[in-house]
Amino acid sequence: MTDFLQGLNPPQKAAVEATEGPIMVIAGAGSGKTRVLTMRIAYLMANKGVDPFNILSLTFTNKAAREMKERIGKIVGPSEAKNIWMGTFHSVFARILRVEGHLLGYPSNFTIYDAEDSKKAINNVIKELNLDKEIYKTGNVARRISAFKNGLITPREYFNSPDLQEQDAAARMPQLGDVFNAYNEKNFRAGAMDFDDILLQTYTLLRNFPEVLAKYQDRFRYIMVDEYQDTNHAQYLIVKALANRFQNICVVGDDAQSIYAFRGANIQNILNFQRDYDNVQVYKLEQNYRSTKNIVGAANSLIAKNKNQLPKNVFTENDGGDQIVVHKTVSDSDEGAWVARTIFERQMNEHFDYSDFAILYRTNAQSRAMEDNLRRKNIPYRIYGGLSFYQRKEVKDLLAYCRLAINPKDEEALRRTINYPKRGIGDTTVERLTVKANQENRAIWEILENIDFFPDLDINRGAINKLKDYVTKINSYRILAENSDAFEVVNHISKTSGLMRTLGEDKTPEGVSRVENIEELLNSVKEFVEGQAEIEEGNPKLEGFMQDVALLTDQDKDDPNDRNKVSLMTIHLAKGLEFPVVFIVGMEENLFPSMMTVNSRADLEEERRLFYVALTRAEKQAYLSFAQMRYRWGKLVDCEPSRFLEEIDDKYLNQSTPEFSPFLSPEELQGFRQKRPNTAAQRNPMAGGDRRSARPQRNSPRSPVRPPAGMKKLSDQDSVSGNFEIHTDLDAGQRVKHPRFGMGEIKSMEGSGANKKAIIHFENVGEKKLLLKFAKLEKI
DNA sequence: CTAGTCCGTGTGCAT
DNA sequence: CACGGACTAG
Repeated sequence: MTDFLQGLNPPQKAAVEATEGPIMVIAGAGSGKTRVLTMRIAYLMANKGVDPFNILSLTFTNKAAREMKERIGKIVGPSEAKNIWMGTFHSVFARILRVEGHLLGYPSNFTIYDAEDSKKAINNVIKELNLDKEIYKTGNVARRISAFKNGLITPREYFNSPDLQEQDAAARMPQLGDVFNAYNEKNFRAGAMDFDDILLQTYTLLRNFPEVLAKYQDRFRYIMVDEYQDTNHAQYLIVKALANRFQNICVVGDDAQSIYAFRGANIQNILNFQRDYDNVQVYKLEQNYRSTKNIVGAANSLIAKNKNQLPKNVFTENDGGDQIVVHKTVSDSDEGAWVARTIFERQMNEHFDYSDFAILYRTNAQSRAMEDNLRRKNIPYRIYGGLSFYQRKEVKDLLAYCRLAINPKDEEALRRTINYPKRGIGDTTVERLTVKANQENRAIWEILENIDFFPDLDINRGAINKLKDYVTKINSYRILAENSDAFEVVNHISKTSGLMRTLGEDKTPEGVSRVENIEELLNSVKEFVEGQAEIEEGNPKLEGFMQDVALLTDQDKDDPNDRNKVSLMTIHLAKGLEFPVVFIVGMEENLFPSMMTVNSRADLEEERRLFYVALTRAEKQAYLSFAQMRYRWGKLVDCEPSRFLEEIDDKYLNQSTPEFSPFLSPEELQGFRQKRPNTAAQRNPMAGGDRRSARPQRNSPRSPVRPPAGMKKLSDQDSVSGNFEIHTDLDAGQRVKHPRFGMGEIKSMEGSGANKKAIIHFENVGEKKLLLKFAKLEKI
């Protein structure tokens, strides 16, 4: 029964067959990691007779879990595969909390707040505590609270930590602890958990209730964690606790692809795994099956710039492939046009499908220029992420009613719906209810239900009646939800809440699309109900549908209409995916690497890993592009090429951009010459070292892209301008220093004027031909 | 209490 | 630019 293991290479096979004890699999990009995980689970079941109920497999997305189950099902049978505990940390532990959460005082129907709900709740707390919102900025406070929770710091620990309190006092937020505490209490009263609570409360549950811990330790005899490099402290401890009894824990990951530090992931978890567990067996998957030699080589040369990493040697036996194309454009829309044109041409001239292409970017805002141009060329595309379907206002509005039908104490859902569609319940009324709820230490809903018992509320009779109508309506939804299937309920709500009517009045294209979104939601509820009917103990009730709707993402919806489309997504979302042709756009300073990361080595290394992830998505061809100008914050700003372009070894690159001519017109040359004296600040005294302070000011064409020999004309649009030094006084024999290549000696000179090049022998990297216009040389 | 309008501020990735 | 919040007039 092991024939399914054929086709695995030796380390892959070894990792599959090592079933007992702590195991770490370091899996380079494209090294068949998912395959190993899948086979390992199948092997456990088919060869070791392990019961699927005893296997816990934590994946990074629900989609990955689904696909793995499908593949395992093909080997061991689908009904068996269904019983594996497999999913994201959040979905698996939310499921456990539904069962066990009562021990912590949570109802089984607790609501999961998404990021938007959390922010609004925090905002409300800041208002209720009368704090200055200019100082207590919602985003900052939310980030801080999230970091506490991911580090398992509760308000109690916070108030016991002078350090943390001092940090916040220094940030002029001495009451941050109060906000933190009030936010937690508010959510608890509302029967709500935010994303971070799912992990924090799971941890608390396992810590405080040894019998519960024992139960799950006994259940999860074999544990697998994918993307271990992206686990945070809470996840780390939960896994450790669960694995403690049997110690059959297998973590899979790649430290080079750790890109979620910003949400609390701790790369040390993977770096320290061998210290954390006894007798760890380590397997390294280093052969890349995905990409060409060029792409693998380029990615390796890039990631070598990072200091903090586990040693490994990713290689491939695939073809060399084409060089990575580096392309400069005038503007962001130009960049979009170029990408669209390139996709169109390659799709026409070669055998590519549209689904073979992906456009990856650092920020969601960049998708727009791409979309516009793809649409213009009638190229079908699909955008992932951004404002996901479930985050759209109209969808959330309808879901808010559904949430109340399940858990009417859900405060954010109540605030969303209490006066939308308009029913004459204004801010003042809600404000008074809030104050009363806080006084009584109750959810707003509980005040509403008993409104006659609070005559001191000072709400006029008209408003009271409207509130009562609202309560009646929600209660009727709740009763319906108990007795009918999800589709009936949601359909009824959409019609009777007034939502559909309100949306229908808007005849603009946006309004029409909102109605369509509601219809799409209804469709997916219908699908859910039908799907549940096929499952043995399926639950077609609204409760079942709402269970983890907050944890769903766009990726989890598989739309057959989305076949053969170009994929657009952020690099973060592209993790784990692969495409024959990948465009990485916006390769510019302050964009990629992001402006907020350039001041710390750790952040910059994470950006570099992010670029590494982006590059290694490509199977056959990667394109890198950057624009000279780009709209940001509604303004046109000048851009300069990303430092990352320089960090890839030249030999893997093809700087083909015709507009990107190094040659200057006489006028431009004159301009440069006149600015010559301004050099001291320009030249980098820390050559080769830490780049952060060495980053030239805007317009300084510290071009990473040395022009290939034989480049000819100067394009009119090429508006290189700036102030940097051209050494006109160099000659053979001169000792020079280059910021990247280090010390060297000029062997000979070539060309003249702006075209003047020096052939330099560098001590460390050998001979290079550098164009003086671009090379930042320092005479020694 | 609603609806209409102006202002200002930010946008970094996301379960 | 584009959204949310604040302000103002009915």
